[in-house]
Amino acid sequence: MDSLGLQPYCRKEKSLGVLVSNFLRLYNRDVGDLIGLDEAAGYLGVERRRIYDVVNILESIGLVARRGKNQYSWRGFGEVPRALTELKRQGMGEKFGIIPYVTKSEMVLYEKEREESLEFTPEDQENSPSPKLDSKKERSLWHLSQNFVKLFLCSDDDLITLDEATKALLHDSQDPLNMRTKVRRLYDIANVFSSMNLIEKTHTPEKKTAYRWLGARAISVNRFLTASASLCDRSEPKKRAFGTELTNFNAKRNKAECSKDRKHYGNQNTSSVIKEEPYDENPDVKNFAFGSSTPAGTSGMNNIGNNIRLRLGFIETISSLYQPQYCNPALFGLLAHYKETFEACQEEFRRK
DNA sequence: CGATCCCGCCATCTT
DNA sequence: AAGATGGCGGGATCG
Repeated sequence: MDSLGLQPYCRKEKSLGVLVSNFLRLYNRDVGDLIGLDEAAGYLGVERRRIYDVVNILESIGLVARRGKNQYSWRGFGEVPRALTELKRQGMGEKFGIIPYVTKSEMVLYEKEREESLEFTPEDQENSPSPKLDSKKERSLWHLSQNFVKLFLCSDDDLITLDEATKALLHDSQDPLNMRTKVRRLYDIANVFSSMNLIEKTHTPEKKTAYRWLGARAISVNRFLTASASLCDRSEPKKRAFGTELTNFNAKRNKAECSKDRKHYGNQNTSSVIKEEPYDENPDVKNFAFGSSTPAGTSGMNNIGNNIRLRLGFIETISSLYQPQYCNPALFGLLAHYKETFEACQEEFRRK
């Protein structure tokens, strides 16, 4: 039909980060809303496989929850602090300062299972279902993602290098091959969290790539007052608004040869347009600017306002994570400062 | 070039 | 068996 000239193919536009931004823009509405995998893939113009990546990572933070086959539900940002608290608790519980690879409950289960299996097979090799700790689950994106977050929540330093993170996500093995695989995953996860402004990519003085936890602290005041969008690194000319890009199916990455199959997932055969939407007022409220999307200026004050409000809400709830008995006075002072900032911003916003 | 990390093959788990 | 999930790493892009 329309001759969308083959876009040269820009890897950046296909990134998981952008996808997540769009995903959030699309689903950040009422808690409880269902999210169909095919539906999401269709709307976002990506393969189903990618949706799995997204929901698995978001689920690790409590943003969405699996409801059943092909179905997830939106739990909302209000759920995140709770999830983080739990992660922190878990992380602190095991090996103070060391990253936990297996949760306590998982360990108990494992022990129990092992005992049982021993009773039944006192002899020969262990050909039983799971000889090793169910390494499958242990390597899942969901699990890695949680451990990645624990790393930040349980560390005094909010700056973590790629190396540290990789080793942590990895059991400890230095196997370069295993390492390489793990780093790939780390990049995936980090990109997602970066686009959500949960973390930020930087470098150590020694130039090594590192990530900084933004959860509450580093989200500076300036960032609030100056419409995040404008000061986001790369000032991309056009980032297209959601909805304009539903079909970026073409312009693949130019594999060896292209002729062939094309498994169209969703898109047109998702005949039924989402589900009926009972709620439909004020579509703007759902349009916050996450990450690098959003062309500065377009929607004007509303987006900015909502963006600020959303971030402030996030920061406020996350602040509650820090209980006096768990954190040092200095950090508390900082949080108090943010509290003030929060109030100030709120006032400022109200005046608009 | 080394650092990133998209893409989709295909092993596994569910139905 | 068919469909749903999602590990994994080849190799294209980026800086």
